[in-house]
Amino acid sequence: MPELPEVETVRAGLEEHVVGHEIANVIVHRHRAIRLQEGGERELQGLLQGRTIAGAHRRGKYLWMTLTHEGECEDYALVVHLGMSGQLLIKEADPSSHTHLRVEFQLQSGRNLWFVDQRLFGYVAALPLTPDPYASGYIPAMMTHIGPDLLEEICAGETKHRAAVNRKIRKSNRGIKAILLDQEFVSGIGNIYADEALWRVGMHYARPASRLRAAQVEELLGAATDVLHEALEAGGTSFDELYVDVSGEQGYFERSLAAYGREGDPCERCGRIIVRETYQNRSSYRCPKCQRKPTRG
DNA sequence: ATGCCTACCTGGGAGC
DNA sequence: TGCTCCCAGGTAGGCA
Repeated sequence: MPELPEVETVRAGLEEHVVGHEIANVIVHRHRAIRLQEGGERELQGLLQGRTIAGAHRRGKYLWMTLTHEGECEDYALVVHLGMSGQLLIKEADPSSHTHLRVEFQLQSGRNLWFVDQRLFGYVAALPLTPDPYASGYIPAMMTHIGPDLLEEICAGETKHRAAVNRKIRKSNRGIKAILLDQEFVSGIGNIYADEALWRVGMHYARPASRLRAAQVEELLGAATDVLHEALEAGGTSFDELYVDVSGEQGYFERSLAAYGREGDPCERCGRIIVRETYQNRSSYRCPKCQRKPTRG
């Protein structure tokens, strides 16, 4: 499942392989994949064809490519969300098809950029840009509610923003994992890295955020940052010249995960057996000893 | 406002 | 062999 590290790997691949290229043609194979484009395929084509991809950007799990037309910057961008099974693949000219090919961007250079997505939770769309509420520059207007991610400078160390996020978290009565997964607080964390971060600090997923001390929240955010960094380093080495690969499978099985998917395995820290439980309709993995259930009162 | 729940999707695997 | 059911989960939107 693409979380921040996987999406960042894709972004870097886009920067290397498609930035500077002009979009010649856009072919939509599955309408659902462009559902955010109100005017449909025609509108997407009209906004993209003849434009040059000028930059590849990311915040959390959201990707967007800025565009230029005859040297002028467009006030919209090509937004991509990979959902849970999305991939962007770079193919040389005249490739054979793919079962889950949803949108095809044919570049003037002869190269093709493919949006492939089995489960269709992902999407692509050309959407307006707006000033970034958190930093300089512009972001897609549809993602102004998304908080900066832990790898952004604004979140690093003892910034004002980091302190504000810490306070905001402790004002909520929700379970701490729900907050980690909520992209409005800090973006980029999904089910896998949330479980890993919680395991690292020995915290139960249902601990009410309002009952945590600032230092505990800080420790958790630090652990999450470490996990993201480590995964990025592990995943960032594995894509070749032609493919911007975000096969979640490949990625996360290679990574050393201490909690996620480890049901029945002994905890690396204490030896107790990792359990899988349902929390808010999602699987959560934890060590029953290191991550004790919160007590009432 | 806050927080929780469900729908959206598809294919792989288990169970029968 | 082939059917049915369950599961994965990011996010939007609906509801209490």
